[in-house]
Amino acid sequence: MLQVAFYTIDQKHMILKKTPTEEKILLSAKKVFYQKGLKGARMQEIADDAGVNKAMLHYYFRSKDKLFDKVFEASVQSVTPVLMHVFLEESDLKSKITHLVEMLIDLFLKEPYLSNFIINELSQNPEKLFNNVLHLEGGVIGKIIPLINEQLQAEIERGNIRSDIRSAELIVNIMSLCLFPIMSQSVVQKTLGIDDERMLRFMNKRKLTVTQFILDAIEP
Amino acid sequence: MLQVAFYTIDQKHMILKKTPTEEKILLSAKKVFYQKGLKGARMQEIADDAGVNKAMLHYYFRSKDKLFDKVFEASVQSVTPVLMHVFLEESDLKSKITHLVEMLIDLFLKEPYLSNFIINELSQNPEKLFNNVLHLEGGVIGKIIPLINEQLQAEIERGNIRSDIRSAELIVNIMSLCLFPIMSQSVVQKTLGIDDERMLRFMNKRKLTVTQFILDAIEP
DNA sequence: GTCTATAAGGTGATAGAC
DNA sequence: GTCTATCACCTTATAGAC
Repeated sequence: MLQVAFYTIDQKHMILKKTPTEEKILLSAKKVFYQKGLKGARMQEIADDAGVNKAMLHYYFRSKDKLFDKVFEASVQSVTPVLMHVFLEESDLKSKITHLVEMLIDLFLKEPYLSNFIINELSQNPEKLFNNVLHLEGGVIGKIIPLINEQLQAEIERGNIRSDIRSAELIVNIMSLCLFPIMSQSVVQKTLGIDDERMLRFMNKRKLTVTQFILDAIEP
Repeated sequence: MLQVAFYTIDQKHMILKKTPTEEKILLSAKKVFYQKGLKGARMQEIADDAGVNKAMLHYYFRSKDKLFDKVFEASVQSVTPVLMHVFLEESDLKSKITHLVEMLIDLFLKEPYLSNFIINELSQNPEKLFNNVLHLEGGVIGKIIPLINEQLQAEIERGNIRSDIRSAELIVNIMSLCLFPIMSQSVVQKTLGIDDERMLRFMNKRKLTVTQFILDAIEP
């Protein structure tokens, strides 16, 4: 329900609409760009995967760069609503943390290449952060950290959380613990010497252990 | 001192030796490959950066792939000795954690693209993990986790550490907290809206706060 | 909208003179 | 060892028939 799919708006009926071909191309483009990046991806490979002619890619999206941008925008928009939802929900800080960890691990476990894709692209084009992320949701995203900070200070005053915890740092730590293991999944998996199934269990178990790890770290 | 540089062994004198041109190429190749990856990098750009003719790259390294492999090997070898050194030192677990966090943040802060580079490359070619990492140091690396596990169990029995902490998970968490913020540095920096200098301070301060965060999380 | 054929430009790699 | 010139190939993109 919070998922945002690829779409174009039909000017006449204002209905979400897209041709099957366009949809197939976008799904294949996502698959290939996620794994190989902008430079590594081949238009031919995307066309083959979608089962359409290569010329169709240019007919619908003009150029490789524009197709990539569409995929990138959609990837960002598949994440931000989830984050917003958790950060803005009415609940105490510890519930938010629990919820956020679950959401992050669930979301990025479904799309293992997503975090790498976004981080790599934003590293090479940092200006995209403004166009695609920080301006989203009416700029509300930039106000999340002050908001969390406020809630954190209140909890500190109540004595529920250590006084030396900083909101920016806490958020960075939560993101780190949830995303890094997924970004480096192949490395972790081979280093631990476990198969796909055990790796999935390891990651799913982390929804609990990471939450516990964080709560233990911030409690007085 | 733990740094491992690019080198070739002079057969006659068994001395580390390399021509200035070769060295310049490798340094420039490192710079360009780190930032743009294998597919994004251009041989011409590497040559320009090194101030040598493009043909020289092929004279010394035959192909782009072989040049890339040299850079990748060197990148891995700039990390593993540091990790080994910390993991194998004779000290209690908490000292090791403190030391490891400092080392990781210092090392990867000096080379901000290094972690992204290694993770991305290993994600696309997981078999390189065996050739370049797990086989290193006589395969000792695979024995680190059991070794840490042993030390962890001893500390748990002494009541110094929570009984539900697992060694694999602890190592993954430490790596996450140290590396992810550096991998996503541009995103974090722009989201927090701070300049380069404050970002550097933020990261350096993390050497203390991350250590504290981890120790608080694992204490009973 | 979909296809084939082809243009246009760039990239890794090599031959050969110095 | 170093340079220039050039090849062979690949990739994006487009023109034009259907």
